[in-house]
Amino acid sequence: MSDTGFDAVLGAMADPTRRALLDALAARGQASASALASDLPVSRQAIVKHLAVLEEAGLVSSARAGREVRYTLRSQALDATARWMSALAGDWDRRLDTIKRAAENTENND
Amino acid sequence: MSDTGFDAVLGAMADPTRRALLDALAARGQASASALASDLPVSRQAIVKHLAVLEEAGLVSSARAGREVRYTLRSQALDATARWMSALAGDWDRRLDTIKRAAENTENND
DNA sequence: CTCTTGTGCAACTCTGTGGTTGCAGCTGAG
DNA sequence: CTCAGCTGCAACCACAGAGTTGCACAAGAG
Repeated sequence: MSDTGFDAVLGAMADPTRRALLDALAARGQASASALASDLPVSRQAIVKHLAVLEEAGLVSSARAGREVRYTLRSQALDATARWMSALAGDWDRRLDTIKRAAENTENND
Repeated sequence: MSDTGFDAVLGAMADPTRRALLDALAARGQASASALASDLPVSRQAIVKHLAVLEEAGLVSSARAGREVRYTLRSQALDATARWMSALAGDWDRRLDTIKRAAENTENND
């Protein structure tokens, strides 16, 4: 229940460079690893690795275009994770509320 | 804009042990580090470190109760991050749409 | 055909950090 | 007062992964 790929998204989003990469990709809309490498202060190889992680998490998708590989953002995984987090937050509230009531009851009923 | 503590939340949530810890805390509603240590297969010290990270991210709060420290879940930071992610997903969609239209225009207008 | 450019693979370094153990210091319980 | 339990600090180990460099290969441009 707590693992339909959300952990992959979380792990991917946790890295600053990766978020910057997503930003750069959002700005370009579509770009190759080499192009993105010129936006960030890291080597092309590092970019490639990050893109692999992001693709694994479903945050980007790749498509070969001639001799280069174009990467595109995929919002669905991000959106799904957002919903999951929101639901989790709600769950916490619910549980805490339940426990708080129980505590008050015990306190009163003892 | 992309950094009001969201990165801290992301970083905190990215760790499996930390998520398990949050789960355990959700189940208990409130617990000390020692108590939580009995729920997870790691030492108390590891728990303490994780709790520190979680507190730094605003996901839990601590309160001294006599000789022990009680930790409680804080849903707001999680919820805020969820909203941020959702907004980001929307932003991606918007940008991609814009770029796609531009591309079609160029294609048509050339 | 040749040159250029982008990709893919592999080996390697090094910092961050998750995890451990040990010990000292408080503080409530008896 | 004394004991037990929980916290806090510090040193230390080990692995993951972020980043690099180097080279070989594929494919459009001239």
